[in-house]
Amino acid sequence: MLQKKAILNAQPRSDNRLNLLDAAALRFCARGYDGTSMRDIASDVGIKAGSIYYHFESKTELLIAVHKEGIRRITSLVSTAIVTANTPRDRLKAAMIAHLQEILSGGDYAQVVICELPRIDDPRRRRLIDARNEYELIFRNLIKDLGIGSEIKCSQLRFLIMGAMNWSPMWFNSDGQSPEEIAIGFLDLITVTTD
Amino acid sequence: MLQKKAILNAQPRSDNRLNLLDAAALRFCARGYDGTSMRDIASDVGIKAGSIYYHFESKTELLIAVHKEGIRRITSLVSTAIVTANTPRDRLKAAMIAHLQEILSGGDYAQVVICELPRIDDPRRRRLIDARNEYELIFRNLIKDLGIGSEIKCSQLRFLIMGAMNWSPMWFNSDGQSPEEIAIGFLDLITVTTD
DNA sequence: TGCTTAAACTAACAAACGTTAGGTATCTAT
DNA sequence: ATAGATACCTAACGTTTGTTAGTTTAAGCA
Repeated sequence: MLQKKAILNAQPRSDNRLNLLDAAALRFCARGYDGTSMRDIASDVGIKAGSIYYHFESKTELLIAVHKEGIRRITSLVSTAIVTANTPRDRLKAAMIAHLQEILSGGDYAQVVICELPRIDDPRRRRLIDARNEYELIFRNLIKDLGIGSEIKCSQLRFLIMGAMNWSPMWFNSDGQSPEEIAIGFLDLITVTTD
Repeated sequence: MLQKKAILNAQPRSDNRLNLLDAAALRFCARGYDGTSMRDIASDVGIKAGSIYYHFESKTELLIAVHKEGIRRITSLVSTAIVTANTPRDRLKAAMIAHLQEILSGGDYAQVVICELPRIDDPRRRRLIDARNEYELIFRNLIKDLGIGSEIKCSQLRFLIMGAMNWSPMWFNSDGQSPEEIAIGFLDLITVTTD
């Protein structure tokens, strides 16, 4: 009995907090932050706009929460994907597959991280960019491990790969190639010479 | 005298129509369509919001005008860039350099075309996507001329190149590599085998 | 000098926006 | 039974939004 109470007290947050996060991610992804109103998000979960403020203290904070959750998910997926691979090239390949799977068929959180470029000025939002840059450190290191000499070549390769991947939501069609096939196709087109 | 009048009558449109286009391109590029108000744009050119409607009949029409001008400029630049090159690979290289120059140091019009993804639903906006796809036909043909056999490999290569280029505004720093160097760097990383 | 037109103005409209204050059920713990 | 917290509600607040109607100013043309 006492334990049961303790458990209930440990998770007093209702399901609707998560529902709100999901709805916000979906809306931000489809219409953008500025194109989404609090009333839109609220009506998606069946409550009124004012009630959102019980769970999140502002619209900005809601975006930050979605962004943070998106970073958490994709970081976790990519990190666990690379540990099973042996060679540096296989690790990069595994990371690319995981990254593409998450942003193309993993839901809206990752796309918010990628597409909803936080516009300048707001200091709280600048931390979102920092968080994304920290995530991309994974790829920076994976590419460094390929053994390409030049520092410039490394960053060029990183920009090539990240750009191709992050742009893919623009043209992806779920009837066509799978995220895995896309990742492998990209990697096959790239020359990794040890100059 | 009569000629002079005729000439003046032939261009009755004031400079402010173009100023408005420039200001709108700048604002849409920096803050997005939904993040930009008509009053923002008006104040940039020193007029009041209501006066915009003498030149453009709505905010959407203003976006369409910016988009159309962006397409016009980049199509013109890329088209003229490829005629001076001889081999298929040099033509692709020239197109990539022109494309990157325009979106990285050519002003805001091209970035509006690329980044201000017109959200769904609006039928007038869907034509913007069509216009962009038509522009990208240039690259589709350039890549086809490379002589890669497989149809799939061709589209993979196109997505790789276009993605890397269109993502570049996210990380570009005018103190670093020039658009031309970036284009060449990308192309050097790509294997073009005639399988 | 008058007439016409271009290009702006002022002032307001209705709607939508993010946000807040205060109230109301429902449940748990004492 | 009472107290307190949880999760929502209603109703409004002050702004900002895109847009419109009517008016004014300045320049060109008869």
